[in-house]
Parts: sequence; structure tokens; C-alpha cells
Amino acid sequence: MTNTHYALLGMLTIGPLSGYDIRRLIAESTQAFWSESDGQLYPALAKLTELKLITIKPTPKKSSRGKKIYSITPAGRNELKKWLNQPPATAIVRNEMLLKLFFGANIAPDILRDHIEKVRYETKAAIQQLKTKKQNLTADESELKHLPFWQMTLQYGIRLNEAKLLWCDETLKFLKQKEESVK
Amino acid sequence: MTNTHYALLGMLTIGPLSGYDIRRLIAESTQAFWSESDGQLYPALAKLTELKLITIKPTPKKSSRGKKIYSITPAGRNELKKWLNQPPATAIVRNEMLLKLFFGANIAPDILRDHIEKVRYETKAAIQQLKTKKQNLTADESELKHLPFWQMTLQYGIRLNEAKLLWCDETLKFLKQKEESVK
DNA sequence: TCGCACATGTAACGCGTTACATGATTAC
DNA sequence: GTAATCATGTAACGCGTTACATGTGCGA
Repeated sequence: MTNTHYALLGMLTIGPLSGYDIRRLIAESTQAFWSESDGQLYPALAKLTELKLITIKPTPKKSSRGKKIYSITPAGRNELKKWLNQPPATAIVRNEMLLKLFFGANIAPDILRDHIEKVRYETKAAIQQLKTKKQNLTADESELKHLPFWQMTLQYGIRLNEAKLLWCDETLKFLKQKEESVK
Repeated sequence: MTNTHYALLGMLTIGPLSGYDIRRLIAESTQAFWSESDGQLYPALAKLTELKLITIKPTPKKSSRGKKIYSITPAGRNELKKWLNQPPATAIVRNEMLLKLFFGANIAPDILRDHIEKVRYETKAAIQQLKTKKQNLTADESELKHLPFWQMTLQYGIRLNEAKLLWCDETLKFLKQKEESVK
């Protein structure tokens, strides 16, 4: 049981979903802090089924395409809760941007500026995207009990990206000063 | 050539170092945004030597332990610069804490609060550590040209963690209100 | 009828971690 | 002499990605 498995169990607490649905949900709702690849998703669903933590609903009408609708079982809910109750592991991060910056003495100053300018641009776009997503989420009335938690994760993204933006501005300003002092 | 290889090349622009030195440097200076395990480090050094991007210095005096001192070659510097000039790839992140929060509707409210409280505590500690490290860095005069860049990476950590702390406070407050409204 | 979105899966690969293994030198 | 630190490496394993493979149903 990896985090991938728990992520899938968690998604199925929202309601019965197909693999494809989960895939879309992840892409739309959690891609900012969680992602799954196909190569993980489908084998993980198979394993969870085998463990009887999820079940395949009997296809309601005609076999509509090859679609399989999964539901979480009581045993599945139990496993999920056990995992949720454990404090989250502190992640080890690897930030390529900061690694390059750490070796910044070896880069031409204008190229480094370009890099940070690019990060700044992406960060601004991310903030905008997260904010609109947070707005739209409020409008949507389905799955009311999940709403506040989903908002919190979006708020996290907003806050962290705001800080990143601030840092980009600080750093660009600093780099500009540095270059001028060299002239 | 993976990021690990470039990280090692980068470290060797600071000066000639042994594998153990690099290991220590990473643990002391970049662990907040970059880490390497032994299982990567030594094979990577071997490969870089084979590619002649780094060389083993003739052991200066008596073979002091089994120590090998590596230096970057001109070809190595060239490879490093090519990598540094490319804009950093936007990383895919996986944040277990946010994933658990996303499924927060399935957790007892007080346990969730504990989780965030723990994050808050760790974040405060991280800020303090980064700030003192930034102070001490200024005092140290070796490797002057690297200093501003190292400070920028620390500042990044400080800014991001400050935002995280703010978010923790916001979220804890919000959760408390939520619980009271249920009563 | 043609293309796109839906829908599920497998195979290969590689990065990175963990655990194991070994031995030298220094400080107490 | 013995513990801690210095110092280098290997082996096994597993997670996760990428690319490949296949097929359905709907709308223009």
C-alpha cells in the first residue's frame, strides 16, 4: 500500500468513480499537489480490488464501453482512516531551480534573470488559476462536506505562490543592483 | 547525466572535494532543497570520472585514508554551464499533507488539527534554522562569489516557510470556527 | 467517415532510497 | 581499547514515468 493506493481510496469517498474519472479528478482538483500516472493508476485499482478495499459495481445498463465503476468498501474506508490518522511524513524536496541558483556564480547574470523571470511568470499564472478555481468551487454545490477542505488546499497553493512571487521580485531587484554595482 | 551528476559538478566548482565532503556540503547547505543518497553519490562520481568531467587529484601526501579528492575539469565546467543555461524544469510535486487534508472530511477534526499543529511547529523551527544559517553565512568569508546566491536560496526557504506558517494559522483558526459552529 | 474524447491497460526503464559491507583514523 | 567519525562503496528493491497498445462511442 503506497500513497497512490490511499489517494485512490480517498477519491472513492467522494463517490463511485471509474479509473478515468479519478484520473480527471486528479488532473482537475489536485494536480497542484498530487498527481498519478496511468502506469500507476490502473494497476493500483486492480490491487485494491484484489484486496477487497474497493469493488467494481455491476455495470448498470449495457456495458457502456469498457468502463468500470469502482466503489470503496467498509474495509477500504477503514484502511483509509488508519492512514489519514497518521501524521503526514515530512517530504524530502528536490528543487531544480534552487539548485541552479545555488550554483549561480557559474551562470551569466542575464540568463539567471531570465530563469527567475520565467518562474515569476509561471507563479503569477498559478496564483490566478488557483484563485479562480477557489471561486468556482464555492459556486459548485455538489459534495458540500468536502468543500472546506478543498478550499484549504487551494488556499495553501495561493499562499505559497504569493510568497514565491514576492521572493522572485526581491531576487530580481537584488540581481539588478548587483549587476549595476559591477559596472 | 541526471540532476545528481550536475549537482556534483556544481559542488566541485566550489573547490576540490572528496565524496564525503560533497555529502557533508549537501547536508549542511542544500538539504532544504536538494539531497543525495550514498547509493547515488559514489556511483555518480565514478561515472563523471569515467566521462572525464572530473578527475581524481593525486593524493597529496601519504594516502590519507581511502580519501579521493575530485576536481572539475574544463569539460566538466562546460557541461555544467550548458545545464545551468537551460531554464529549470517545472517540478511535479507530491505533498502528502495536502493530500490528507483534501480528504479531511474523513478524519476526526481534532486529529486533523494535530497534524496541522505539527506542521506549524516544524515550519517555525525551519524558519528559525534558515534565519540563523543566513546570519552565519554572512560571517563566513570563504567563497565570496557564491555567497549572494546561497543567501538567495535561504531567503527562498524563509519566504516559503513564512507563508506556510501564515497558512497554518489561518487554517487552524478556520478549523476551530468550524468545530464551534457544529456544536 | 473521420477525428476526438472516452476508457483501460502493459512493458520497460531509471532514478533514488535503504540496507548492507568494509575499513581507517582520531579522540577520549 | 573502544567509540565516533571519516570514508567509500555495492546490492536489492520499488516507486513512478514514459511509451506503447488497444478499443469504443459520439459529434461534425
